[in-house]
Amino acid sequence: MSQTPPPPLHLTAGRHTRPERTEGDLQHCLLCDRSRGGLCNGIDRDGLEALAHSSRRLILPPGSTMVEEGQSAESFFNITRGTVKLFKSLPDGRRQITGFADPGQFLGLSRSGLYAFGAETVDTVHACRFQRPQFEALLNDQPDLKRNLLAAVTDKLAEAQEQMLLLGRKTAREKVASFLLGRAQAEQTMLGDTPPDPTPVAPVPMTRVDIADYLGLTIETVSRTISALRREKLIASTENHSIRILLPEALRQIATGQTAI
Amino acid sequence: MSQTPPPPLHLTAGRHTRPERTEGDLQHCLLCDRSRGGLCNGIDRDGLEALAHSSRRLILPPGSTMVEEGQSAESFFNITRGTVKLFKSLPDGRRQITGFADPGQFLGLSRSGLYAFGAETVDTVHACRFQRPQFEALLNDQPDLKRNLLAAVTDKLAEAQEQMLLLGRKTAREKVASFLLGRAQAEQTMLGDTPPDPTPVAPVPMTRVDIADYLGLTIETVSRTISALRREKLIASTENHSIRILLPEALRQIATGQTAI
DNA sequence: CGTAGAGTTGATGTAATTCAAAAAATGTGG
DNA sequence: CCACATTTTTTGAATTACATCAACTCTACG
Repeated sequence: MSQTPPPPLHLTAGRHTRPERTEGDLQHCLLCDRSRGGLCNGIDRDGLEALAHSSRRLILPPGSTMVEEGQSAESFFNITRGTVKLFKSLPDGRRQITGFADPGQFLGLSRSGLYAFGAETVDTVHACRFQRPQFEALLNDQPDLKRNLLAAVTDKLAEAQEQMLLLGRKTAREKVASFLLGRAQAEQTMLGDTPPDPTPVAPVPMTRVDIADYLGLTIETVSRTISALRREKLIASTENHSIRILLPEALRQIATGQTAI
Repeated sequence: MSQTPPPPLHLTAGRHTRPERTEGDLQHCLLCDRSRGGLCNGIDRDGLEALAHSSRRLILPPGSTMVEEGQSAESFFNITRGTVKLFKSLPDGRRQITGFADPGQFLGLSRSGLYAFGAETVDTVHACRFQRPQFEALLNDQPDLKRNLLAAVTDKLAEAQEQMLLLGRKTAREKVASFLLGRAQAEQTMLGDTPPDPTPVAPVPMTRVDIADYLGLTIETVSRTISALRREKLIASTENHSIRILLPEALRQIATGQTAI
């Protein structure tokens, strides 16, 4: 059909925690039909062109602030590479990470016009930014986009409910097991239809601080718990910030509180 | 324009925790423009007729199951009176209440086709039920409805994020203070544009078990904490399952962790 | 007025935090 | 490429906020 795509134009410094992957020949910026949360499923070529036109590609180094809690919600983002953490904070600095946005996911919706959360890149992140008014216009023009967005937000809400169960009712061990399985699941989802790995890998580009703030624990408890799981040979650390899940079923039992120890 | 509306047709047993209020003369079942989450803001008369036509009024006694986790998501509900609790459970019975749905709010969205949560009435609840296919048709026919629903879900997501901060990072005292303020806020939102009460009332129709499962605490801790706040004259119990907030500003300070004690 | 369910209060236990320090990992400049 | 500085992670000991266990009180309702 066409030649090999040209190499990516923009490159920034910073370690890449995930192997490089070349994009397809379509030059718009959304990783569309690749993930279950894909916002442009079923949108026609013209629609995609319109989307590409009103968005701008961004490449952000690790630790960049994308959104600040309480600020005017001017932008809507779609993540195409890397991981973003979303969080809320208390005045004294205590912080709760409410979720991680991986490729194919969005962030930046707001009801009030102000962001209700902060967002920061975990590693090097590629994203598309839409300006709010233009994005709202797109939503009105493209009923499918609105539909997909509604589905995606519904999904996020279900995830949030699951996380509330974790935060309110699970033990440290159950929390960590759930987290690792969730990361492995996210990786699986991102890769698409590949055969299920008997010992899946959970990408963990975030620090212990981030994990602790996500699970409502301290870094020490996270560290101790991961060490214990490793000692018990349920997981094994691999290179470049990943953890291999050696016994997924056992870990699942732990994550759902179905184990005595 | 018209006479006094006829008295309500259906009545069920069970204490009413909120004074009776007669509906307007429009006979559809959604409490529309009354609350910020109103699903039919801006929908024209014809649209409202269509909505009314594809929904059915329900009156449910306290403790009724509306939705069961894992079951096929056949219905979508809009609450018009009373309070519903939404929750997720672990196999061993531990439970996390992820939210309370008050009048004007919806429940029953699902991405997967299965409910990701359970829902049970706290007190006597009036609701409108839509069958799923019909509701989806309505969504497609009424772009405003889809828009309102997207806004409402976005709101729910922000609420969920706030609750994650509470569950993961707040102390028992901060949790209870936040809960009471949230209930008072919900009441204020439901009442509409009334002058702000200097000592607002938080309706608490739910039991200590429910509060504990909402805050990720035990009933004993909830009880002790409420007693402490009462002893300190920050709150006062009133009749019929309500708590009056005597010092809202002080409680807000506690809720956001800005107090030493 | 008696009983059952809900709520409160007290005594004790413990999972996770806090405080502290060593060990690894990561980055930096010669 | 290797010493050195800095940050991150791990491990250990002591503390604590909340849970658990247990008993008592209140309220609603026949």
